[in-house]
Amino acid sequence: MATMQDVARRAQVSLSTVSYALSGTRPVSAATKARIEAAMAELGFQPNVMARGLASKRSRTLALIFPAMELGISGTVQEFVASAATTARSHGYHLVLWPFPRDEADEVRDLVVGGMADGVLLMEVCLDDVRVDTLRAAGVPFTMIGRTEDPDGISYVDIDFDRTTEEAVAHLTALGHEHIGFLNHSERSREEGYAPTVRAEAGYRAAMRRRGLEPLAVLCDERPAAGRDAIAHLLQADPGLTAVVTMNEMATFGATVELQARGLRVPDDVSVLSIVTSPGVAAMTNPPLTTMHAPGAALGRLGVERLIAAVEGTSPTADPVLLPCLLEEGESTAPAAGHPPGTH
Amino acid sequence: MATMQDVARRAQVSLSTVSYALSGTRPVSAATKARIEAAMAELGFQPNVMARGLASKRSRTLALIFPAMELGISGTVQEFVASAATTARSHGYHLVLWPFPRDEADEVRDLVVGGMADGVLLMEVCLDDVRVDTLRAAGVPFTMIGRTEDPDGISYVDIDFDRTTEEAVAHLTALGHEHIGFLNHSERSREEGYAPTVRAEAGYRAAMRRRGLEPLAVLCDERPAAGRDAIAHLLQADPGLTAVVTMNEMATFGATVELQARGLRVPDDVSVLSIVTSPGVAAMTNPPLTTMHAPGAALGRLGVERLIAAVEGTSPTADPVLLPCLLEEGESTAPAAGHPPGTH
DNA sequence: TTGAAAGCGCTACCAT
DNA sequence: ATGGTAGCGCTTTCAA
Repeated sequence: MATMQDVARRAQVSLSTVSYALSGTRPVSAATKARIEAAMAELGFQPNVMARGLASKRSRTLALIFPAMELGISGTVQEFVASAATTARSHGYHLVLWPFPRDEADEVRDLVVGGMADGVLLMEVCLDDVRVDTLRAAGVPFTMIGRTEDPDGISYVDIDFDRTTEEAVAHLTALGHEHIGFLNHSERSREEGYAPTVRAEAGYRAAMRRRGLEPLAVLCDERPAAGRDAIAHLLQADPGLTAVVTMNEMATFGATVELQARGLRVPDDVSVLSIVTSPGVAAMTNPPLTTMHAPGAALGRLGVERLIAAVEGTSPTADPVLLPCLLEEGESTAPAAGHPPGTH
Repeated sequence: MATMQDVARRAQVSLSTVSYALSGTRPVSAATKARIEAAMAELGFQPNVMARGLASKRSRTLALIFPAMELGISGTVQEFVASAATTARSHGYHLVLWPFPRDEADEVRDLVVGGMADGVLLMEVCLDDVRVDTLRAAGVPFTMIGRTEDPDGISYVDIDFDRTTEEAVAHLTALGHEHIGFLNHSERSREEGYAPTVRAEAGYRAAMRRRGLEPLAVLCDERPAAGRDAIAHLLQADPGLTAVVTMNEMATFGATVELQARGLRVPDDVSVLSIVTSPGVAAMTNPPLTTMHAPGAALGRLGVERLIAAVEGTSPTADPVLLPCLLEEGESTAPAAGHPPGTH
């Protein structure tokens, strides 16, 4: 491979000028720069990442840790990753994914301390996440996607579950619904401290009580078949149910089927609103779902920006961000029976 | 951070001895080694990856490129990644994932040429994949997970679609089925040259014809709702259908539902066999599916081993590997009506 | 079994 | 606007 020295000789300039031309850290005349660029092109020069990293003490790499839970890597994560990668590149960084289970935080720390990455994005943060303590103790710059129970003082971006559930319930009550159920993630996810399971249910309950309505929530495995059972449970607990907020895509597939199997039309008899939803999920059912789309792309961008701020030690402390999911009208929500729009 | 020189001073040995103690490339007396290890522990020494990489001209990093198609990142991919990461580590390598769309092969090449990784694993390889040409031309060591149309001379590991579909059809004919449909991936996937769509259907057709049976295949979007339609199409084309081989998890969810909605019991009236299936999918439906589980973990291990062989230029040319999916009995296949086991 | 030292290919500071 | 050069923290050859 051609080195910077090779480029310098061919362009008849010093090595340092090539370096400066590349980094732009110091003015280089247009003519010289042109010669250098020509030389680089002719030699197929590609700067050596290791040499650059050793000299600058920065890898210009950001690592996204994904524990790959059983919940699977959803479309939201893909949006997130794509956006994070693009944002990182536009700032001169390279985003890589490190597959590490939650209990291997030490390995992550060692890699960063060893210089493989300048900072870390933590996905699927649990309410009580060991990785957070490990990274803090080691002084590794990191940003959480999600947040622990008490995230004060830690850099994070997350979904605003309070606003999301409030708006979900508001959407349905505006349509006249009063018997609104909530189909949550699995019991297992809650036991593992999966934050969305806890926060969304709390938000839903608050939104219901705020309106004097009775909350009715069920936990449900991430399987279509479990979604069918969950609907059965909800209808048994409240035969007058006219709407369901779901935060469990696999279960939602089964839920719509079970409703129809019972002769309940969606949305005429029962409305279904799927929240914290991946792109494309709306079209997966019949009728297409009304959803509240998780802000994956925005979180990716903001998370990377926050991490870079932390890595470069520039901005004092970028404030945390909470973004709600956005309502996208489909065909699975409609006015409650006896409540045509405007009459409530 | 503590450097190797710091460790050397504290252990009262030369820098090079520390290096050799760490790499094991040269004998070091037990006593010295013990002092060195003590010093490393006390200083919390972590070797600098950049310096090591610059000096040795190897990053000891392997990059897995995943284009993240719309098909989503399934459980199979997770098994694959976990296994690949473990295998890499056991060989002293670090596996990272690089999120790059198929058309950004140049970026991948430049990163490897720049020394960010020693070699590349290519996932979701299409029949005609530009990345293959780019990497070959640049002399970048790589191994395909999957294979192009004519993969001769390229290192790869893949699913054996011929054997998998042959065994799927064999399983069903052994149960007395003769009217066996095939529910494939989407038309779009085939247009994109997604190899499994093409190879599996070819294998299915061959397996049917080999038995003098009439093949009946449909392409189907990766959505439960599309799976329902697909079943309708299949039953219309062959009302005598008693079994379906599916290779489309999302569609399979809808397919079982549609069968039941039509009063066809699974497996009493129609058997469903889901092939190239992710772990956990079997339990997602009611009844649990009989599946042929994709060999994700085995492919991960073998792929990494092949790539390392290529990177280290040792073994001449590791032969390609084709592994079939493994049958896992569930409750969605049964003898064809009028064909109790043993009577065929 | 150990030590000394020459790079690896850059960045960034010192010059001019 | 440009050039010279001292490291960055290792690996590895050469010597002992």
